[in-house]
Amino acid sequence: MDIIEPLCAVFRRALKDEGLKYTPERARILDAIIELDGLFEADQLLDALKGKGYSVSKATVYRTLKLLESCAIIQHVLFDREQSHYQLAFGKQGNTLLIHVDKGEVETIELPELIALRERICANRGLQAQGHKLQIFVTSADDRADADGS
Amino acid sequence: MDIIEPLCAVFRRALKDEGLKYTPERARILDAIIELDGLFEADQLLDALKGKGYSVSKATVYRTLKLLESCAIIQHVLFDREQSHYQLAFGKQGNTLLIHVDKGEVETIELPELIALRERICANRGLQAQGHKLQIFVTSADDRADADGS
DNA sequence: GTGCGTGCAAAGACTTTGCACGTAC
DNA sequence: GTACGTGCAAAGTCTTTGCACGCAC
Repeated sequence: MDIIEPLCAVFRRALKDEGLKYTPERARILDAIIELDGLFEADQLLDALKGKGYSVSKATVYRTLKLLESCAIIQHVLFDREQSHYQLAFGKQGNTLLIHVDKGEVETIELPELIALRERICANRGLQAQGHKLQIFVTSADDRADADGS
Repeated sequence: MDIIEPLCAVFRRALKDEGLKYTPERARILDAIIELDGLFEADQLLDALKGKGYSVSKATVYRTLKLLESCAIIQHVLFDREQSHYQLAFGKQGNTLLIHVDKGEVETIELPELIALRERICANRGLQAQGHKLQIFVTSADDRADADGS
């Protein structure tokens, strides 16, 4: 819970750097995102805000999500044919999601080896890596008898 | 160009297994996808079909894309805030995209090391990997003086 | 005070769906 | 002959935008 302050500071500074303003709505949105603590959708965020008695409009939420994304506080995550998800990124350059396709759950993991791999690939090609996103689709290994599943 | 036949056979069989039919529209769509040879959007596919004199409706294209995806002939690819892209997958279980953010280009690469990495992660957790998607965002290393860019 | 921000509702973009007719098996 | 497939257009979903008023700086 005490990541609120530093994040807030990062946000304020990013806004100031762009000549933008730190408004109550933006503060509340960041706050709510931190409390959501994980993957969330725009709608969930709206609900969370409403639940706290704040009335922030959908338009403002979307506009703020874009801002937060552009200053790397959150990250935009897309799954097949599902609506946009977001999650706190706070400066992370890459991120790996373990998607449990059988349970419909998503887990965020750290995968430092991937950074090395990524750097190697880029170095070989004269490129510079700016970030990455990895999604691994998994099932429980217990489901060994998978061929007959529906 | 001679991957058309095997792919077509795969598709026919997948359809038959589901009690579905192999129609001229479906054949033409698969054909057009093979000719597009790379990432494409639903619209491009429609245009390609129209360009060849076939009139296939948008609805049929979308329905067929879903079918092709479900039998792993194509793969659905999503980029931030862009429309759905697709590409031939033909049984591939994972895939890595090098996204040149400065040029707006996307390159598909093979990354066998990632399979090993992925298996290791899953084994550690009692999971079974079903596939993965990795997107690496890169820029030309020449852009070293990046801090002053717009 | 000024310019950015907000809410509202309407517009937009892509994708899906309902229905009646057509066709692969 | 039957069940699935197709085209059309309408409906849906999520997201963005225009505008007038309000507030942070």
